[in-house]
Amino acid sequence: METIKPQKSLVDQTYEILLNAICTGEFAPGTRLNQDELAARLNVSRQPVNSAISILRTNRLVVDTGRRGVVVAEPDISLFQSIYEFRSVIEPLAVQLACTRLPADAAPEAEEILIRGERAVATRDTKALLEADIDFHQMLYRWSGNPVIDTSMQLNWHHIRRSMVEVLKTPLAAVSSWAEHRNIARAVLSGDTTAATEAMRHHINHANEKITATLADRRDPK
Amino acid sequence: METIKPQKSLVDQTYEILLNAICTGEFAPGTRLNQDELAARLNVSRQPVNSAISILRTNRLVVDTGRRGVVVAEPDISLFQSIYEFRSVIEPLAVQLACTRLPADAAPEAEEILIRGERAVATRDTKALLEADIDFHQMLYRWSGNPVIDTSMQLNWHHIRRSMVEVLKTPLAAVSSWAEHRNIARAVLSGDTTAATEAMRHHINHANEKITATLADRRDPK
DNA sequence: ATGTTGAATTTCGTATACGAAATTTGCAAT
DNA sequence: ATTGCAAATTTCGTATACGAAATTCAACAT
Repeated sequence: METIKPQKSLVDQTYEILLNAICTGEFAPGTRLNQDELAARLNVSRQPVNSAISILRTNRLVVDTGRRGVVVAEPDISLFQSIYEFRSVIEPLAVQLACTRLPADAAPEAEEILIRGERAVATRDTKALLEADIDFHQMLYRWSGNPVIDTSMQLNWHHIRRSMVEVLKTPLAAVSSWAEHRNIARAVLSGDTTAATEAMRHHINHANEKITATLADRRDPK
Repeated sequence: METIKPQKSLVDQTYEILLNAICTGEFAPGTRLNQDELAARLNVSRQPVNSAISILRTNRLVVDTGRRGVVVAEPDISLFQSIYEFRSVIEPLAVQLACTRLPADAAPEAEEILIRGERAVATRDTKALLEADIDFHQMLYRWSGNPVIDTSMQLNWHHIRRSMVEVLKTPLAAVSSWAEHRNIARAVLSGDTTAATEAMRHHINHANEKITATLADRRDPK
């Protein structure tokens, strides 16, 4: 049976809207978040806006200016590096655990995402490809059965999405290696822990190198 | 030169007080958080209390009841297991990175904490020992230069502290293996990456086994 | 005794109000 | 033109107010 879902509070809705605006780059880094303005724009009072901003602050997506209010945090490249150091051990752990805890309908779920990604590559749809990428990895976190991996990576993906705004302005082929996902999925689904962790390790290092190069090039183009 | 620190907001102060009350077990799992009551007790209005609870909710320290308000989350043993799976790869990563990025005054800082821990063991001061343990590992996160490790583990330590409330009711010797910390510190300070990560891996597995056994025994004593 | 209904109460989410701190503005002095 | 300073304005943090949903409780019916 289903459970009744109480509709989301204005705080949560406000948080999600602001989070999305920050991650898509709609609110550029350094932008000040004016509570009155946001409240008016979202048709709510300042109270939910204020609470949502508190949460954004604890998640480091905005930073205190000390004086008045908060500004959107700068997505610095060193944070991005740190996230990839982090992923380089967490993602292999996720697939390792996933190998031993596969759900029943794992295969079709993976296939749907893989096909979606392949179609995105074919149509040069960068936005859809990023979405498929996120979905693929989050699927593995779920399969791992480890909620700590899931929640910690959740936060990191927000930061990754932010950095990707820059990256995805360059030609798609330069940063995508979607084919690697299929290798990972095959290894996990067949329960081959060693192959799966190795494929994932390779994938993360590969992605990191490509994206870091792109970001560095954007910052300091030759 | 120093920078002027604006005093903490009531929201932050409230959050810290509530967090501490939850982690020390003062607010037992399942306890309902009544906003009016807390506001009165802390001598603030309900507004900061409400915001603080929003943050506690995003950090999974309290859970929505669906109907009215929130209750302190149950510290379930599977979450604890997940944290240790997580630590089993993150802590070795932290020491590996720390080996290559040691700050100048690393040795005396480590020594201070090690001595503090040894004194705590000698005097059977469980609270001080847990504090030294947290400080030791957080020192390594800082040395690792990776803020993602630091923030993600920060959250996990809150959950660990909560579980430790139960664990520390048993004789100290059963769960402590403080001596291992000195081995880790020695390896890190000498820049021996292999030895450091190995010592850390051993330490985490060891701690997990001991604590899990204690928790299981408490739950289902023979 | 048990179940039902609806009024009283509690408690939360959200709106509005208020005071304080910071910033901007305007104007006079150099 | 630049600097100094005070008044006006903005904007935030926090308090208070209000309406709605949930819970409690009591009267009543079975």
